[in-house]
Amino acid sequence: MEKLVLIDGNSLINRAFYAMPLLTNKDGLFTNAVYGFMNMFMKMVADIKPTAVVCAFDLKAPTFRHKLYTEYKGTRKPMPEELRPQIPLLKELLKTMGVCVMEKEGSEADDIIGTIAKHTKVQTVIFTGDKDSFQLVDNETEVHFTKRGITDVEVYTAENFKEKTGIEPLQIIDLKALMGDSSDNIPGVQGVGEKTALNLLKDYPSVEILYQNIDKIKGKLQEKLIANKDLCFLSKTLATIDTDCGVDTDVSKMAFTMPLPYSAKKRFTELGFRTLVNKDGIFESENSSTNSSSESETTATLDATNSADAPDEKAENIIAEGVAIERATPIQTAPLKEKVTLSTLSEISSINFSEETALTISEKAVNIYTNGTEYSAPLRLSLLDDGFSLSDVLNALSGLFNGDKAVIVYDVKWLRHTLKNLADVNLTAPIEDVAIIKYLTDYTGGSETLSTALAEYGEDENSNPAYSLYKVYTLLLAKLKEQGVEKLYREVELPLSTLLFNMEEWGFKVDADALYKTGENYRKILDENEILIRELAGDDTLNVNSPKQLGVLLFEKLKIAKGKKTKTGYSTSADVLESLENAHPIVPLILKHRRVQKLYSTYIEGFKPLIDKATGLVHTSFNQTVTATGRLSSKEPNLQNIPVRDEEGKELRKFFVPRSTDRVLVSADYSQIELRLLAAFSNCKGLIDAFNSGKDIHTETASKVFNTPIDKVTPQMRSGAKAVNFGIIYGMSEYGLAKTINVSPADARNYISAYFNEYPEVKNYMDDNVEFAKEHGYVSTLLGRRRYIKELLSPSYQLRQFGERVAMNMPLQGSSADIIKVAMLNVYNRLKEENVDAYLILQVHDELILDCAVTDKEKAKKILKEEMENAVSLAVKLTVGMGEGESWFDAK
DNA sequence: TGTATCACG
DNA sequence: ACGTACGTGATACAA
Repeated sequence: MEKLVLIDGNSLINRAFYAMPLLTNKDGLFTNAVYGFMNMFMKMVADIKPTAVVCAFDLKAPTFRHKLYTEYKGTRKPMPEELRPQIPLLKELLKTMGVCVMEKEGSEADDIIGTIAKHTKVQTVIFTGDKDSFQLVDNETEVHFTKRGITDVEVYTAENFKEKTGIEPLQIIDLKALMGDSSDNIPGVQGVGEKTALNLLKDYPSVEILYQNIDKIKGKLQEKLIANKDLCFLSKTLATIDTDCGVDTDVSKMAFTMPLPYSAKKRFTELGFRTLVNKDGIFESENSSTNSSSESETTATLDATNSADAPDEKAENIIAEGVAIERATPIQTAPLKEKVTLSTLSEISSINFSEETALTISEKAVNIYTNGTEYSAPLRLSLLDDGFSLSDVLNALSGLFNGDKAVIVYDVKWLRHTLKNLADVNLTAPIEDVAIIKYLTDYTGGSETLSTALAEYGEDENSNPAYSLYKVYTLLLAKLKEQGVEKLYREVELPLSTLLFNMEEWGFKVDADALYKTGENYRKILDENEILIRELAGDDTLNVNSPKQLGVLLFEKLKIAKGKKTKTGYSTSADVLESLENAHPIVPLILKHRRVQKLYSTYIEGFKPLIDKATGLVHTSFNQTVTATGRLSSKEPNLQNIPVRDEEGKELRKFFVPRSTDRVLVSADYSQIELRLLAAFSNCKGLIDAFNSGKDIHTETASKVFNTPIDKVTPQMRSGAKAVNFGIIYGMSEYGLAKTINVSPADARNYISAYFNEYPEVKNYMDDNVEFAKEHGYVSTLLGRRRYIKELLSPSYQLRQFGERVAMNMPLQGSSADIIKVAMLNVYNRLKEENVDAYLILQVHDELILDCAVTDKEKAKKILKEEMENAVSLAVKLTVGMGEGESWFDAK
C-alpha cells in the first residue's frame, strides 16, 4: 500500500536544533540540528515505511507576518547563527538520500504540505512541530506532532482529534484567530488565551458566528473582541493554510526507497554521524546490493543501546561515558608494601614518618599511610569494645601533628576541631588538605565526605583508606598544577582553612535573654493571629503553615482568585499573596503570620539549641568546599542569612553582640563589588569612570540609559537601572528582568539594549565569557579558580541556557569571593602582627565583622578598611563602608 | 525524602 | 520552542 510522508523541514530542524546539544563536528561545522533531524527521520522510516516522502521548506522568511507581529509584540528573535548554515546542509543531504525536497517562492512549507495532502488520495502522514497543520487532518491524513525533543510524537487522526483537542480540525484556524500564535507571528485577540478561546469555540463554532452573536458576550471580553475584530479576522487569514498553492502533486515523483544510496553513507560519515552510519540496513554497500558485514557486527551491541529512537538519552550517555572513562584511569603511585594493625599506644608513638604521611579518621579506625605502609589503629565503638579511644590515638600521634613532615588529610578544619576537643595537640606540621584540593580541581557539587570522595576514584574506604587518600592526593595534586590553581590553594584556601577554624572557635556572642523574650512575644502574636485566621477561614483545624491547605482555602473555598501554579498545587508564595492583599481580609493576616513564623522558627527556636549555655556563644560552621563559585557557606546556625532587608526582621540583629561590655562590633562591607569587578574585567570606560569618580552607580546608569540629566533621574528610573545592573551580573534574560521588576518584556528589552548601547564593553565581556566556556568547558576567576560548566553540553536547551548564565555570573561572584578571602587573611595577619585585640568572627560574602576591644577600635577599623580595599589592585577602586556598635544592628 | 517557602549576598 | 537572573541554608509539610 502506498504511504506518503510530508515533513515540515523548517519546523523540524528547529525542533532538532533546540533538542540537541550544540556541538560541532571535526571541521568546526555545526551539525547538531541536521543530526537530530536525521535521527527523527530514521525512526520515522522504521515506523512508517513510507513509499513516498516530501520535505518542504519555507523559501523566504514570511515577511508579511513578520512585520505584523513586530507591530504588536515586538521584534522576533532572529534565527540562531548556529542554525542558519544547517538548513542548506540538510537540504543537500536529503537530496543525496533521494528525498524529494520542495520549496516555492511565496509559499510556506505548510502551504506545500497542505496542497499535496488535499490533492492526493493516498494515506498521508504529516510530520511537524506546528499546530497549524492540524487543520489538514482528515480520513486520509494524520498529523504526527513533535511535542518535546524530536522523537516524542503525538499522533492526531480524524478519530481522536476531537477527543484530544476539544475542537474539529478546521476549528484550529478559528482558535488561532482568537488566541494567536507567537511562534508563527499570528497576533490573535490580545488578552485572549487558549482557555478563553476554547470556551468561546464551544458555543460559537467559528469566529464569524461569534461576531454575529457578539452582544451575547459580556464585559471585558466583549470589549476586547470588538476592539480586536480586524486583527482577529486577519489572524484567521494568516492561520489558513493555502491548499492550492500550485505545486506538483504527482506522488510518483516523490517516491522514496530504502536502503539509502552509498553516496549518502559517505556524506553521513564525512559529517561524523557515526551511530547512524553504523546502523544496519540503512545504506547500500559500496558495490551495491549485499550488506557487508564485519564493520556493522562490531558495532551491533552499541547500537542496541544507542538506537535512534532515543537521541536525547544517547547524547547523555556519551557525556556520562566520558566521565566514567576519565575516572576509571588507575592512579599511579608506589604500591602498598604492607598493612599493620596497631595494638598498643607505644606502637603508635613509635611510627617512623616519611616526608609525606596520609591520615584518615573514621568511626572505626585511625589509619596512617607512611613509608609505603598502612597502619591501622582500631577505635573503640563502645565501652566494652577492644580498641583505642580516639583521644589516646591523637595524643600518641603528637609527633606527627607538630613535626615538620607533611600530613595529608581530608578536611583539616575538622581535624583542628577534633584535636582541640579531644587531645592536647597543636597542629603545626605542614598540611595538605585533599578536600580543598578536590574542591579546586574536581568539584562535583555539594558536600562530600571522605568516603564519597574516595569512591569517585574507585577507591574503597574500607580497605586501605590512608593509602587510598594518598593515591587520590597524588592524582589531584597533578591536576592542581595542571590547572594553574596551586597558588590559590597554597596562598589562599589552605591558610584560610586555619582562619576559619579560629573564627568558628571564637564564636559570636548572642544575647540569649533578649532572644528568649522576643520568642515569647512572637509566640503570642502567632497564637492570636492563628485564631483570627481560622475564624475568617471558618475552619478551626486549618494549619496556616501548610501551603497546601492554604491554597485550597484561598482558591477553592474562598475563591478569592483563580490563582494556579506549581506542580503540586496552588502557589501561595508571598508575591502571589501580595497581589491579592486587598481581595480578602485573611490575606494580609496570612502574610503577617508567614513573616513572624519564619522569624520565630528559624531565628528564635532554631537558634536556641545552638547557643552555648555556658558562654552564650554560637559557633557557626563555615563550609569552604560546597559552593560552585568559591564563596563560603555557613551552617548550624547559618549566620549569613540573618534578616536585614525587612525592618521587623532586622531587629533580630540586636541579639548579636560583642562578647563583653568593653568591646564593640566593627563591620565593613564592600560597596557594589561585583559591579565594580564587571567594570574592571570588561574594561568598560563608562562604568570605570563612574565608579572612580565616586558617583552613585545606579543613578549614573539611569541617567545614561534613559538619556536624562543626573538631577532629573526619578527614583523609578534609578530602581530600573539598579535592576538592570543586577540582572547583568546574573546573565539575565529580558523576560527574567521583566518579571522581577514588573515591566513589560518590551520595556525590559529596551532597558537592556539601551544598557548595552551605553556600555558596549559589557556586552562583549559577557559574550566572551560564554564563548570561552563553550570552547574550554570552564570559566575562571581573578585568582584562577575554575568552574566547569557541563550544562553547556547538555541535550536540554534549558540547561544549556543555564550554563550560559553561569558562564557570565561565576567570574564575578567567584572573583568577589577570591578577593574577600585574600582580605580576610591580610586582616587576620595584620591584627596579629600589630597586636590588636580584635577577632574576625564572621564573613557574609562581601562583609566582615570583628569583635574588638573598645580601646583598639580605631586601629582595627583602619586595618580592616585598608586591607579590604587593597586586597587586589584593579582598574576600579574597591571601596568599603564601615560601621560599629554594641550590636550587629548598630554596626551597619 | 522532596517540595515550597523564605532568609541572606 | 522552551522557560526564564546567580549563589547559599533552614524550616514545615506531606508522602
